[in-house]
Amino acid sequence: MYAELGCLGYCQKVFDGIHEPDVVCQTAMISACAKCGDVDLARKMFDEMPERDPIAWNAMLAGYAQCGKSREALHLFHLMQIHDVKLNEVSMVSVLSACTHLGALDQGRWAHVYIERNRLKMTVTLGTALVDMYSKCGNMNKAMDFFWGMKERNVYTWTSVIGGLAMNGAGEKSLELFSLMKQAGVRPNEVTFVSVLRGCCVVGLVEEGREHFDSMRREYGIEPWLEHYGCLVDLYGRAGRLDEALDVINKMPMKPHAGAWGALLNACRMYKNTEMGELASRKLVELETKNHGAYVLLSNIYAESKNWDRVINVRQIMKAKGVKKLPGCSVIEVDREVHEFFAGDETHPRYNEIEVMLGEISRRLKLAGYVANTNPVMYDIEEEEKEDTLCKHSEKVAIAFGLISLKEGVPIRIVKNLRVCWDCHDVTKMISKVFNREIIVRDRNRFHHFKEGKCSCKGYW
DNA sequence: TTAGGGTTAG
Repeated sequence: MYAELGCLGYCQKVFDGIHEPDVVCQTAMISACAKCGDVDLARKMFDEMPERDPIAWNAMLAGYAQCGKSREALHLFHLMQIHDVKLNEVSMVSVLSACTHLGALDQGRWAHVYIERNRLKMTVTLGTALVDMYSKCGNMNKAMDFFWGMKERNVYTWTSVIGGLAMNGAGEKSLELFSLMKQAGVRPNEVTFVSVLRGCCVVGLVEEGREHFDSMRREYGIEPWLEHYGCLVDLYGRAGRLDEALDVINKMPMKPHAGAWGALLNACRMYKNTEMGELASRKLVELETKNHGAYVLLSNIYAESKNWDRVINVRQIMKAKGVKKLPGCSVIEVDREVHEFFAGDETHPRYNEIEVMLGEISRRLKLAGYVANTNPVMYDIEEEEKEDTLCKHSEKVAIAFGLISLKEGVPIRIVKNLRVCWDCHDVTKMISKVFNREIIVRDRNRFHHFKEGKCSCKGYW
């Protein structure tokens, strides 16, 4: 109970009061540590246990999965197999959740086979974890097939597919599923509406989104959260209806959060509204002093209107305040092994071959008429250097690695921690054509399926 | 044990 309240101190006190803690107590303590976010302490206790039953292993596995330590979770899963620990459907939910976060489709598929081969009980929870894994690893068709094959679906299952379709750009389809869900008599909750609103957002269905938003309170008695208001701002903003977006913020019944101002700021960048952009950026910085997005987006707004003095000014402020950007990182799975690349990262053991491939890509793309899209973002370096910097974006390095290490015809799947930049988007489109390769990129927000020179996002950003 | 959340120069 204390663990759920996040009171590790109390847990520790209770635990220390026990003279000879047995496996059950120790396992409870491991779960408690993990729930409170101290997964290292959980592991230490786990390692110090004189004997471990399958429940203890599962507690540790779930601890890693819930803390977002996905690699560690998969590593522990392999250890469990080596130690011949009996795995059940609960273990597999944690394993699948780890695969989902990593975007590790091969390992997820393998887990699916394992579940079937060992005839583990297909609970709604496990089924939902499978649907979520397939959809977030970019195989929406498989997710849908499995979804329709399920005997029972709850609000989590429906919300997962609706959100998955939205992430994959299939907004209309996600709304169709939402009506089927209601027909099936499953009552949507707050999270379901977040997914529905995102579905409207990715295809620009403004009026329909507004209607769903209004129906929350009217038909279900659900009070919208900050997140729903954020989606609404995004919905109006991306459609270019900036005044209405600002109106949503001004009329929110609670204090607008960073998400709302951030959505507006992004819309201001898209539609080049410097004045409102300055307001949004100022508000954002008030809420989160070290928010890099606030500065970067504002600087991009100035850069696009070639207001270099202000660009320099924003960057100086960033420097003075010590605002740092999260490094871009792309992940690709080859032979069930996850490879991680950072921007300009040259540490991979096969980096020499990767560099040759990057050269080859550059040569073949130039032949096909590619010109680097360097202008708006980087103001203070030479053209050639700009191109070089863009060439080293983590997703490009990961794609190059995919090209040298995956068999011809196998789609290249990348998971990125940030949004894909415009240049990488253009380049990936061209690679998909020039190298005749399907490339699927999951960025922090959604999927881009590149094929024959086109992307499934159709320019929605 | 399962569903989401606004953005981004290196």
